[in-house]
Amino acid sequence: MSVGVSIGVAAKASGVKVPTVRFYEQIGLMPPMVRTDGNRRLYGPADVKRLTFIRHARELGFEIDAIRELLQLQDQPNQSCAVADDIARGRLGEVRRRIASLRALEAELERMVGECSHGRVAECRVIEVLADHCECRFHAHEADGAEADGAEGG
Amino acid sequence: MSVGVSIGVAAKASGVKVPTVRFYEQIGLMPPMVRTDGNRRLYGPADVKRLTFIRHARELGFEIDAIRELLQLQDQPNQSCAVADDIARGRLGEVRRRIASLRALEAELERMVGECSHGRVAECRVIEVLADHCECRFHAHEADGAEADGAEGG
DNA sequence: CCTACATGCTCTAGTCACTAGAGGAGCAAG
DNA sequence: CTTGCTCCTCTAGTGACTAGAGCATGTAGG
Repeated sequence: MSVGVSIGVAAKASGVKVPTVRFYEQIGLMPPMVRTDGNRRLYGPADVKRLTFIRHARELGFEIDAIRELLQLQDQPNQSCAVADDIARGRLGEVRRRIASLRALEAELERMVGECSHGRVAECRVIEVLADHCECRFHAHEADGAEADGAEGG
Repeated sequence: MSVGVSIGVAAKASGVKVPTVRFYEQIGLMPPMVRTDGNRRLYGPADVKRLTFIRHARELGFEIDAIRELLQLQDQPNQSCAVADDIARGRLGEVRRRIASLRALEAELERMVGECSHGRVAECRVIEVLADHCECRFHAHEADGAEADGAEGG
């Protein structure tokens, strides 16, 4: 009977890094793990699945709190999934906004790179375009809400 | 003769928030500002333009260090712009990777929302899709390099 | 001139989601 | 028994801000 695997194996299986797995336990996204005699965490298949769930959710752009909600839904499956659906819908809207911004951004960078004649900076549009507001065709920030400002997340 | 404007005015004109303007000075992205008798920062048109430049670059997804390089290029315009071009090119590649990931993500979320029948969580694919690797059609993380893993960045 | 009140200043600490490193313990192979 | 890997806890650092305390300054109205 398999009692469980080590954190390293669970990490590899789920695609989450070892320190991040511990971090998830620390912030309560993963439950406190069963330990061996030697104080090492043991992960069962359900735990690995949960980690995989978290990784996917993160890759899909869900924030930790949203994932927490989803996990709570999963832990008590007799609730309506309206909440989960709402979260997914909200995420979908944000993803679409981000794609739109990035497309404008892509066009801008293409233009910048295309127009750069590899001469001196004085004639290089890479600088000019970013310095001069009126030349910038990327105005997503004016259309976007506050939420989408960090294409980077910060 | 206009000696300059206050930080609030410069912030409004450039679209950068006041604390962020001070932060940029603190990390050396903006030079130490001239002060009034009452120790308040004074911003000239060139400073506002620089702030605008920084904001645009940030919105385009440039990291602070990349912006620092670009600003150094701008400060000494007799250099080749090959470096700036490289930065823009690298950014363009990353933007395209991000767009690809987000498109896959969009499709996944559309499917998730579309298949959710608003019943109980047990039948809700929003949970299942994220928990079960083999059902997930979003495998951008396997194709992407290490750089793109954080669709979110930091 | 006096009073509000907005705006400015510095400094510290908090945010998010990790990531890195110190310093030590456990464990399997040779 | 030693080597070398993985694991443990704990603290501190990252990036790019953001928030708040506590005080100074500037301005408009009365």
